Amino acid sequence: MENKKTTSLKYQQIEEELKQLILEDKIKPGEKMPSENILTAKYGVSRQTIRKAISNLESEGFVYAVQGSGTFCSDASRFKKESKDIAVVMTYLSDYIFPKVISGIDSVLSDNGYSIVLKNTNNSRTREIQCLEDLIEKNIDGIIIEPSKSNVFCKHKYLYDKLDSYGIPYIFIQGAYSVMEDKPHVIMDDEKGTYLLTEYLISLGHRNILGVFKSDDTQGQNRHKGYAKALADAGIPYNPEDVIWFYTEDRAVHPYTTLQKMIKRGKKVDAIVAYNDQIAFHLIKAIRELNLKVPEDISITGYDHSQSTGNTDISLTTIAHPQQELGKIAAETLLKMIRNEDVEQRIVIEPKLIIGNSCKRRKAT
Amino acid sequence: MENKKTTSLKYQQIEEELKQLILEDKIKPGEKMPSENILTAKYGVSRQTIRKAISNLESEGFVYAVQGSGTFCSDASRFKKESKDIAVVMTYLSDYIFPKVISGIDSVLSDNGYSIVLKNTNNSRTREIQCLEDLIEKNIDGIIIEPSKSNVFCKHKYLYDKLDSYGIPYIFIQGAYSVMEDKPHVIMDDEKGTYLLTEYLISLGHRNILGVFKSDDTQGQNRHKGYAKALADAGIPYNPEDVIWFYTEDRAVHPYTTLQKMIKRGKKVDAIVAYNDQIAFHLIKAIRELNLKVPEDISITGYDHSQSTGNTDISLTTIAHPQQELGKIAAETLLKMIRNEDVEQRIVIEPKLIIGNSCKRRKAT
DNA sequence: TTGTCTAACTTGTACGTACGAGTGGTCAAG
DNA sequence: CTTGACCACTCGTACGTACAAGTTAGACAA
Repeated sequence: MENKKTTSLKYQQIEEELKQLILEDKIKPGEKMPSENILTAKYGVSRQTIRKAISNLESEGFVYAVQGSGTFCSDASRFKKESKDIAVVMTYLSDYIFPKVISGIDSVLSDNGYSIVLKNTNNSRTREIQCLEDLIEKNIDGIIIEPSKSNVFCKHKYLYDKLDSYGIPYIFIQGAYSVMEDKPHVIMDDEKGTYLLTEYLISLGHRNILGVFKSDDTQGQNRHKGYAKALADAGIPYNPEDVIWFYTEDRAVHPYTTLQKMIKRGKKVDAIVAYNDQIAFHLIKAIRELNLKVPEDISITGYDHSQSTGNTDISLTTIAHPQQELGKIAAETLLKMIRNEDVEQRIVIEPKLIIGNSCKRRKAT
Repeated sequence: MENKKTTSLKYQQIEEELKQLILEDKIKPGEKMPSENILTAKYGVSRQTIRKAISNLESEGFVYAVQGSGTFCSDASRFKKESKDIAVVMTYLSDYIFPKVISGIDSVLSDNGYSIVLKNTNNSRTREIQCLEDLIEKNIDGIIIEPSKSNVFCKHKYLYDKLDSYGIPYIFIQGAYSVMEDKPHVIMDDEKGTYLLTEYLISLGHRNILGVFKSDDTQGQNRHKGYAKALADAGIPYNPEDVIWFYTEDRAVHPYTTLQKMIKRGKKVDAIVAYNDQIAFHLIKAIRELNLKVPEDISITGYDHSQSTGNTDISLTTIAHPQQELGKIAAETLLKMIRNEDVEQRIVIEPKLIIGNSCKRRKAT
């Protein structure tokens, strides 16, 4: 709110200058600041003006004064007193992956005396920016963030730079912006996951394998890569028309109707590699509506091993997504960062194939 | 930290005196404080001393100064600056009801610029007390709380009294402690819900209707009441041995094995009124394991309309639990309380029967 | 009646001075 | 070597003055 004014009040100028010295580490934590008299001489202002500047810095927590001894730069980690709050920014507060991830995060954080500040971006960039601006205003000890539309170029790196300069650690989960791959992130090897699934389908004798992927996050891109690579390795030609791409916004409709159209047009479909379990279940409904059977007519695979309680007749062949584990790892890593310990930049969780009854062997063609 | 010293510095004395005026309501919120010059004359000190005193009061939030106009007493409710944080205390961060409730809460709160501080009690009293103590320390504008084991007597009312005295509004969801039924709460008419379900089963010709309920929350008690009342109204004798009671801790095992034992012992079971959808699905598995069919052999009802994505063969007859709505209503009511508007103490959401394919008509006996 | 201007009053910034209070080092006395 | 007086230096309190910046109400002219 101060930046609209260009008024350069003396005490504000001095305050800013001293703050810069600290932020640029010219004056190190614990080190003594120049005395009031020295500053008075240096800046050619009265001692009262210096005191006003220092008093502001003190109330902001940058320095502390000891009568008779001097004014000192605050300890590194004590610039802002810790709030014991950690923000968790998620793309959706749905009943899909979110509950397990948050419960994993919670189990670690609450054991360590932290509270969770929950934020929801609805997978929208605008809202992610809002969230971050909001969090920068607050007193937060760290952030666990699931990037929104991680495959779209990140135009708001400046906000993350701001977090860096404020010394607020953050860690990405599920994906990471390409411009910030050097920042800590916990992800799954999505490419390997769909590779395993596709390979499995091929081993069952399937050849006409459809892929259904989300186009606006890195997970979708990587899962597509794994699918294509498995086909290539098996010598099956990759056909772009065998892939249905959908966006976050049309996920409930587009895959469903497109698949039905393709089948109605007579396209031969042996098996489907779906983006995730949720989509797979949608597609199963679409298939059954056309009086085809899963897995007898069409095999299908999911991703995430979401294993909804209600699913009593089909257990998907899918990839175990240890969501709770992912939450725990992210939280533990963030705590290490808060304690200034070294952490791995890139933590990859290995995918594990879970075989259910949603796929069936075909006779060799 | 100042009180150890008895030194009566002039600016501290003046500060205290002015603070007393405000606390004793001699100077009312919004009212203008005496001007610096007047105070200078009154106390016989320099203007700088007065300014120091007022500056401290300002940073403590008691007053605010407007250049050119004067210094004013802060509005009553603004003594503690608002944090724009609202705590949500839930019993479980599971993928069951929690996601929809939190998403309803989030939709209202984030539109109004609030952040959610998420807390999890694991339905344990100890942890609920911890959470509340933690939140009292923090600067929170309000609390939405799902009481843990709401049917067990509340021994920690003193914490809620503390919240009252701090002026932190709170609202209960899903249940309310009996000693605090005068506090705002948003609940479902659970009794009516199971009444509707049981009545429906009776209308289908069922007579041997089992009930499976949770014993340590008010929801379980009320759902049991509705079940018993519907039987009574239909002239069917209530038999305590037809009810399986379980605790939070053994919910995954006890109902499952007990039902199987009862059936194996030859007990006649036409239909089951389950505590909720989750339990219902467990029981369906238990029934199918004994090579019985749902709904042909045994009809079953749920509660909550959780409608897991994965459930493709059975759609439960259940009670619509507008969880998202409940979250929204709770959040909106809490915001009203924060704005000091009047609210209803008891908001009851009417249950709605959802008919699926988990129940089938029996021939009259 | 309406609009403008000014004077009086408010708080904000900035200068100067003085002394009190606490810290840490020097140095001579014990 | 230890002790204690002393002193130079630090920040804290308190006084005084001056002017800048913003607000408000009343005087005054159109």
